[in-house]
Amino acid sequence: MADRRPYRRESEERRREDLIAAALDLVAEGGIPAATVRAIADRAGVTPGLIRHYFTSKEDLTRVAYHRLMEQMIIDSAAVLQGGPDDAMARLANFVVASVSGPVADPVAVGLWAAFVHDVRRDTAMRDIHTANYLAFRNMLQALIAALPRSVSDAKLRSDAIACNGVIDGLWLEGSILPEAFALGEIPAIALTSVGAILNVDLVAAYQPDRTLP
Amino acid sequence: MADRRPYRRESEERRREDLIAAALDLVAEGGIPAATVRAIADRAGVTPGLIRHYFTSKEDLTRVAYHRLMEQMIIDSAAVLQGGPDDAMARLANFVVASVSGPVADPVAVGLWAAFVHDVRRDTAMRDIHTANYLAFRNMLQALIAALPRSVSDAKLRSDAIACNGVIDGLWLEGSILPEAFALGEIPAIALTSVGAILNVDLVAAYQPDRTLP
DNA sequence: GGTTGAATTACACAGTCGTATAACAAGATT
DNA sequence: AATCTTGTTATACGACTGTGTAATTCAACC
Repeated sequence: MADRRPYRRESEERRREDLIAAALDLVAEGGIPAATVRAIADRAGVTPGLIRHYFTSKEDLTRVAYHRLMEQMIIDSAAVLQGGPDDAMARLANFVVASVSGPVADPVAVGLWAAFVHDVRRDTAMRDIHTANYLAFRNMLQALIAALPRSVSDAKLRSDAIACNGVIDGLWLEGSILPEAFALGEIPAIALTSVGAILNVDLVAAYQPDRTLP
Repeated sequence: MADRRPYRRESEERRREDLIAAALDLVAEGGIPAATVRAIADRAGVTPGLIRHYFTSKEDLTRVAYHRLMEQMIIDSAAVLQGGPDDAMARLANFVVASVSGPVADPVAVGLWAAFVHDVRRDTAMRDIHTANYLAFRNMLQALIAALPRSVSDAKLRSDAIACNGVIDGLWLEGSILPEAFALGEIPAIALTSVGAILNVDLVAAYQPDRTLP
């Protein structure tokens, strides 16, 4: 008889985390079709059966993985705000640049995000996850816009946030899918200019790159 | 013996067209995984083997289908320009609105588009198709911007086109994925305002909805 | 109106899919 | 050190995947 594969018992959290990471890895590399239970288990260093021990179904794992992905993207965008300048204009400018630069703007991240779009439209639970995270991002942006030294109505503030979010998303998308179609730094520069034009402020001048990094 | 399924011989063009349409249909409904050779054949009213008679592989069919999809989206956007007003501002305004409204901005179309993003990143042939169509759209937009009564440098023209394309793409995306998150007509209005702000022209005033329709 | 060529169907094949269930073994408890 | 719990592996199952090949039948041609 062939001997059984040796194994270590791990905490539930650790195992779930590993499986989620493996699933996202595979989706990024080969799209949804590549994330099979066997491939995921293999990547996570376990056997396929274990997935059903931590997730009620593959669909369940998919939802959790998507949630994790969205969560991480927001965290990455927000990270630039911590320890940055106090000036409202500078904060917005830094946020805009961060949202269309790495690690947020990354071919892998976009591929990952796109892979789930269909499920978002089809599955209610997935759509709820998407809506919550989309609004979280937009509200973060809206708060930064509201802090600017200008006075506008609430309705205008909402429109501005949607518009700026649109530019950012669009540039994020194009810059990530076709990075070779743009010069280095071109997308962030355009993002600053156009968001500034929409809000009628000079964001280019306000931009203060992080000087604590080399 | 069970009798053989009766069939009609069709032109090559017709059969290829039917198979492409069936494939896109299925991807729209159930994502890439749903577009199996059997499902496609069934939807097109033929047997699976026929697919391999018209396409060298399933991958081949996928590429052709993606090409067709992109082609159609550009045609839909450009359609608004024909028979429209002569005024450059009005033409641009109409184009912008059309690009973020139906049938271009449609949940199904976005799901379809997103389903192919991963392949675009991975497959050279797919990326070529994407690049060509992305640039075709952007150049169309750039030509409309260039016709405006204002004088800017070529570099600025390029930046403006990328920025406007970004807003349009971003709003197209958000409005299509989460249509219920926006009021009726909100996205087109925001698109006109923000593209106008970027180009420093009043597009809202210039917008002339098609009066030949009810 | 047979004959012929090609469009179409039918079938087979080896893999892979997600899932269900039973056997095992690692580590805590006693 | 013996026992118990349960995390983990192993294996089986039916359905489905893309593809290759042979058999058929339509429609055009002479």
